[in-house]
Amino acid sequence: MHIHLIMNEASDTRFKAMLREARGCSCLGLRRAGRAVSRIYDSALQPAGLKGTQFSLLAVVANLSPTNPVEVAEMMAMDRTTLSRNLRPLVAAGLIALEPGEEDRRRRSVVLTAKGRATLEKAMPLWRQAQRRTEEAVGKGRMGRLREDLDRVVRGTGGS
Amino acid sequence: MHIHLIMNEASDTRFKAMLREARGCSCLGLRRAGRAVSRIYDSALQPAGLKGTQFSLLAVVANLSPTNPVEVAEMMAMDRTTLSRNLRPLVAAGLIALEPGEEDRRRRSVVLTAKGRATLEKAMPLWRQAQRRTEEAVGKGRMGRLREDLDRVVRGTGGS
DNA sequence: GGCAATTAGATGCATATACATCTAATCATG
DNA sequence: CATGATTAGATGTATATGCATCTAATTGCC
Repeated sequence: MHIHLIMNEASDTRFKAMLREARGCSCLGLRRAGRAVSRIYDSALQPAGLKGTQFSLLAVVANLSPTNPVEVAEMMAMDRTTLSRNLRPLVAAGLIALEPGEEDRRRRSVVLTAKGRATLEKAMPLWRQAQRRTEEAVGKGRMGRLREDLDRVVRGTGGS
Repeated sequence: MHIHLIMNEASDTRFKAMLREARGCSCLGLRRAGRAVSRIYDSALQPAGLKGTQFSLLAVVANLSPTNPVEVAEMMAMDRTTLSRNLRPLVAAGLIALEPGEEDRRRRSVVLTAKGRATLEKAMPLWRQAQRRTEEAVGKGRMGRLREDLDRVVRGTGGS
């Protein structure tokens, strides 16, 4: 019994050390910060009817338009099946058009509509506000460095 | 018509500058890196039957146990309604137990079960593997700095 | 003590995320 | 040129995420 107790205490000490180690989880760090910041963007972009991810998705499509889902998914480091569903509300809202592919009939054409462009232009000042608030929260200088590190993470992990 | 064309070109130039600006979106940077890294952790933790977020949630509960949902949600920078649902699969799997609160009957008690502790211990080597892979992808030195910046984001934005 | 304000939790709803899997189209190779 | 392998997209399933809202419990204030 005495030995059993000692063993439990030793086991507990190891377990607690383990939990301390787990606190440094990179995945948690990224997800947690992502949640906190996403709330800022979602809230700021609400008058434009967009969530943060939708704004970025729209901007990426605008950059590449006309393009195809695979290219967009790569740019977003997003699974192609996730993109498939994330396009839905934007297509339903008429901001993006999906057309059958011409050359390769597997690849659909993804294009920004006039309404999509107008929405982006309307959303831009709201986005700038969220961007500024985030920058101020983390510290002006640090945000640029953080952004570089984040991009390095995506490149280093192979993106998708 | 000539003037109209010129105006469109000027408008396009502004629009393109706008899109360039939007590429620096902090929200996109965080979400994109979060997606890429989450895939690594989800895949590595699969033999333990956990996703990355579930591992962290379990570890946070283990750290605080016995605790309550509000405390856990704050630690995760997660909305309390999101936590409510994220606890479900862990409770269903018997890793976490939810009991009615004693002192304040609004606050439920969240405790790590023996099975939950065993699962955490089993998952730990898998988690270390994912953590190591991520560190190598971004560069050893940079990961510590990145993690500090991410925590500063959470603190600076008020967490939840 | 009694009632308004607050807090904790759950749920309806909509979107976000990815894996496994299915179909259609294209490619590669014999 | 025929056929097996690959690629693109969609869908089933499960989890993740947060807002609006509802109920129950507690707190604050008179």
